[in-house]
Parts: sequence; C-alpha cells; structure tokens
Amino acid sequence: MAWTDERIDQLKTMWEKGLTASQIAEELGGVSRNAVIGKAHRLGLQARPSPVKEKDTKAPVVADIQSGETPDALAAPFATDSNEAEPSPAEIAAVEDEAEEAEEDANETAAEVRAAQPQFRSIGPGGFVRQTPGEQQPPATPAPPRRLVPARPGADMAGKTSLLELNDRICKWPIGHPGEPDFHFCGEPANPGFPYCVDHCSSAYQAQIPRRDRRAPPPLPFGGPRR
DNA sequence: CCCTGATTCGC
DNA sequence: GCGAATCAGG
Repeated sequence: MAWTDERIDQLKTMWEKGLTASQIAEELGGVSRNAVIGKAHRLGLQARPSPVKEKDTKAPVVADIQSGETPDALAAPFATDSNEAEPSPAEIAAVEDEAEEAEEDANETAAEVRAAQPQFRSIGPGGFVRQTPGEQQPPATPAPPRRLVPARPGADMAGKTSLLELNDRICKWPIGHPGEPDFHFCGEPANPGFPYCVDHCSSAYQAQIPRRDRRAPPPLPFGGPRR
C-alpha cells in the first residue's frame, strides 16, 4: 500500500491528535504499526513520549513540585476545552487517582535525592540524630491537587462508539466512513468469537448460494468497485 | 504476556 | 523510501 498524499495527511493529523501508531495503522488499513512509526519519523513528525527514552532523575522535577507547578507532561494529556460540561464523578475520581500517583512519585524522588546527599551530623545520647539549625524547615506542604479535566468528544459524538473504545467484546461494524465527522462503530455486544454483533455478523458472513439459484444483484449505488 | 515508540538495516 | 525485526520500558 503506497503512501499517497491523502494517506500521509491522515497520518499527520492522527499522529498530531495523539492516536497511537497501532490505532493509526488500523484506521489507515494496509499498513503495520511499524510502517506508521517509520513514516512518521521520515516525515519529521514530532517525537512522542517513548517508553525507551532515557530517564531524568534530576532535581528539576522536585523543584517543580515544590513550587506548586504541575509538570507539563502531566497536564498536557488533559487539555481542557473550556466549553465542555462538568465531568462525571467517575471521571474526576480517575483524574484524582492519577494526581495522587504522581504525587507519590514526586515524594519518592525527593527522598532519593535527600538520601543521596552526604550527611554530616552528630549523634546525640541514645542514638538520636541531631538536626542542625539550617535543617529546620516547615514540613513540605504537598501541592494541592490540580483539577484536571479529560478532553471529551463533542456532543455530536455522544452515545457513539469511537475508535478508541473498541475492544474484542463489542461490535466493530463501522457506521459511516473514516474521516467523516460522525464516523463511529456499532458498539453493540459482539457475537462471542466474532468481531461483530449478531446482526452485523449476518451482514458480514453469508452462506454461498449456488450460482444458478442466485438473482442478479441490484446495481451498486456507488457504481461498483473502481478499476 | 500485552502494550508503547525508536532504531536499524536489508530491500 | 519503506517497513519488518528488534530493542527496551511500562
């Protein structure tokens, strides 16, 4: 399958929208995840957070947390559309869980940094550790969890099953066409072992009828396959 | 195991 | 230029 201008355009927009390489490959069809990644890099598209990137255990992260700043990496996936309705309680809970996780991570990092620094201090009677005057500091107040709201699809997609919600238990029968504004999937429970619900399985899988018993098919509305 | 993106290298 | 194979983290 060739990289036509149109397909390259689709790749670019989906990549920039943050879809994963697998999702893009599936949507484009005829290409692998690797092909998508390879093409994205050749096109010079922005690199995305990779699981293989080198880790950054330095101080800046700690400083950001203590100054009450949320690291961009945390905030970015939840870009807020100011016109959106209130998130459901479940969504808020999910977001807050993530915030707590991030906080724990930050605390761990701070502890590690502290432990790594050489300590010069005296030991008091009974073995307690004396604190030097310079070490007196108020307990670190954790940054208040920022209220992060996940982006949500527009109202016109309410109740429609999107590409992102597909799994092997729901019907993947496409409704409409990729690229159209309300393109979505059937979303009914799938017939176990099949990618579609019972209704759409009956469209997808049809028994062969002997040629002589077949009626001439009606003319196809779109003029038939292109040659 | 599954997923992810990055990189390499033969075609 | 392309993408399968591979790597490596989550």
